[in-house]
Amino acid sequence: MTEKDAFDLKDFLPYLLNQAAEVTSREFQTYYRRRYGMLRTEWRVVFHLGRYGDMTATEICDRSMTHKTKVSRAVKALEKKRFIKRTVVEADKRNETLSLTPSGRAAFRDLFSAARTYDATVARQFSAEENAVLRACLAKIAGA
Amino acid sequence: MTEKDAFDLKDFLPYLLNQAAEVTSREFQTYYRRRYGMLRTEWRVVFHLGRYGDMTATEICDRSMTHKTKVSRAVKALEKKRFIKRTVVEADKRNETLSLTPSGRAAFRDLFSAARTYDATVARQFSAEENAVLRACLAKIAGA
DNA sequence: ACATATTAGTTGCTTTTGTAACTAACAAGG
DNA sequence: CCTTGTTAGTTACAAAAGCAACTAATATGT
Repeated sequence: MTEKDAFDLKDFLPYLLNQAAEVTSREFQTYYRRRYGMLRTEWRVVFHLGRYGDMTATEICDRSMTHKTKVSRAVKALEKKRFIKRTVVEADKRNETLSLTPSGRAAFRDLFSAARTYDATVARQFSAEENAVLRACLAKIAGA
Repeated sequence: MTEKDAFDLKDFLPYLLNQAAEVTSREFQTYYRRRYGMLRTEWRVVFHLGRYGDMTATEICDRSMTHKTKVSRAVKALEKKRFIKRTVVEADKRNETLSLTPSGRAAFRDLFSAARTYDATVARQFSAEENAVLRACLAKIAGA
């Protein structure tokens, strides 16, 4: 077997990334899913509103690189669960501003802190340098 | 804003991992999808058989941490496309050995080399050390 | 030998995602 | 104004994934 043939699935970045993403997503999911009945996109929407303030669905799409149908459905579900409310923008009635309700804000605070804790748990496995390299590489790949 | 509040979605590992995984998967997908009409799990099955030799569906499940229904459906689809064939194991008729057909083997060779090339393309963005750290971290996260 | 448990793999049903077509509101050029 | 184009967001339909119940073959304890 030549050196070239020693290429394994575990050497293949798309595979590695998917496996790692799946593990962490599955683990963190239990927070927003079990406790608030949220889906991943719903949690992302709540995160954006809680972290950056009121904004429209399109802004969330742009910032989180999520497709608008996913956000549209997440918004609908969050509205039904009374975590967010919408307000049509009078100046341009195509837009609607999304904002967290009090219970949405409470969920955000809880999940935000859970996210920080979970992130720290994963990060604890690595040195500061490793963490920096890992995150920089991921951001670069994701950004491309 | 305190230091604690400076936690961003882009600082959250599950999010970063998902974004990075999505970008690379989407890019590499075009190979197996456009050229062979395969789905991701089908490509993984082909990879396993081509890289490690004949094995059963359960072995593929174990090695690739994939659920058996996904593999079952991938096997069915690959069989219909004549990329693999199954042989019931006489010693234990619950098992069936999967193996590539000649056209399956040809597809594997092509995709294997495309995978190596694509991986190198992503890796080229980083130094040798960065690559080593990235892959080691991902493997550790995925393994946990 | 026989009831019970396990293992391999499949199927049916539900949930989630992707894609494309659609509505409604606005913008811009003539 | 009025046609044409664009933008925000929704919806309908199809593809894919997840989960649980199922069949068939084998193993195990009594």
